[in-house]
Amino acid sequence: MGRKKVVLKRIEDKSSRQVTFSKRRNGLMKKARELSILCDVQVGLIVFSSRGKLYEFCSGNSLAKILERHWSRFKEETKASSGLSEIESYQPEYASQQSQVELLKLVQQELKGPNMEQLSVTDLAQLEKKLNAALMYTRTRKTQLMMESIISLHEKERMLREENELLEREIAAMRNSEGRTEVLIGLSMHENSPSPHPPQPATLSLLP
Amino acid sequence: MGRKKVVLKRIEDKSSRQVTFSKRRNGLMKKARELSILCDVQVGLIVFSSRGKLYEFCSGNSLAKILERHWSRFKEETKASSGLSEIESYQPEYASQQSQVELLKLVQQELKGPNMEQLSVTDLAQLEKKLNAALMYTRTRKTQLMMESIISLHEKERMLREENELLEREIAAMRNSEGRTEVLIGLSMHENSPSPHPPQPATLSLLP
DNA sequence: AACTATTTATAAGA
DNA sequence: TTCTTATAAATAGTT
Repeated sequence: MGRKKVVLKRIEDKSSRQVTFSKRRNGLMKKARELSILCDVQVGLIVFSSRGKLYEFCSGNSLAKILERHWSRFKEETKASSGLSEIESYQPEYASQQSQVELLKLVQQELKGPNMEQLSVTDLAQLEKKLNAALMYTRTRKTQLMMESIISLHEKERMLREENELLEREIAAMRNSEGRTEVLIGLSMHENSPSPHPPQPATLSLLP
Repeated sequence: MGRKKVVLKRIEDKSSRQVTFSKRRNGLMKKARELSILCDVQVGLIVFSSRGKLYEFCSGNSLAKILERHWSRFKEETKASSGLSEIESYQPEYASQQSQVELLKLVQQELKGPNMEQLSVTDLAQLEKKLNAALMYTRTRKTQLMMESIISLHEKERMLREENELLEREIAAMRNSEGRTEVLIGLSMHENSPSPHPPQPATLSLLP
């Protein structure tokens, strides 16, 4: 959409690449927003400029929610597939079919076995594999739980800020009506409540 | 861009919403891809249909990578806002003196070396050691930063609750004095504010 | 940052 | 769904 047809290739000129980036980024964000509104779906969009600056769009309240859903579908995502194609090819392989509990039992059994000392290299290799699986699972779960914590805390923070603002507005309104009716009673505990919350940069989320 | 100008509002007709969703989703993906290629940036896009189906686009290797960057940025923001100086003093022994960057460079060098194939067992053992150190460091740091996040969020939450309570008391006081002087003006936006926050159990703990 | 000539996306219709 | 087409939107190159 422009004076010339565009060829899908990295724009080499730095300056015009920057300009195009700015324009198209805005366009993309707008379209993401439109999609989410028009079609009533959740959309999350993240863009990293080459200089590391972050831009994001997210429908609804939080990217966290979207990513949570993403997670719940692919809990076991790992970087195991280092060179995968653009479209997804998830393979949650490392946790095999065993539940955490089963895994732990198994591991404990093996470790408590009376003959730990006499295991062959092959046996040990297998044990190593299992322990690795357990470790991986545990780590993943740990990270996941921490992330959930963080997400829910962010959400809490948001709600508290909202409520706070509401209360402040209420107070302002009360003061105002007092003023107009010239009553002017009231215990004001602190006269100064301008904008106690600087515009919080939309913080965020997400894990490996 | 069509026969009529579109109004930014949820399309009520289910059928045409579905059609629009399909079309616009494709368009959005295309544009995301174009942006990432033309401007050489990382783009991650996730769309959840109302029926829970997932669509995603991701430039480069994997969404995980983008989210990792996202996450690390978030960590930095948090770190900056909570102004912790202790971070640097936390020097895990196993990372020796090398900074993370140096460590990465080193590792990359080793991996990209022309003679990766011909390394001796001893060399590989050393490499393994280094990689393990890097891995350990990275993990520890990740957990540490997440914990810091969580702690600072708890703190934020506490302060917000305090402020909130104060405001509520103030409102109560104002209402009270109004009552006594029989003025009773005031916009009360929500009559019900008993104890909106049950004593939150302090969640969470611990690393690495 | 604005301005247009064009290209591109897409709403409605088939 | 898929295709067609008129039109709205986005944007490449220019100022």
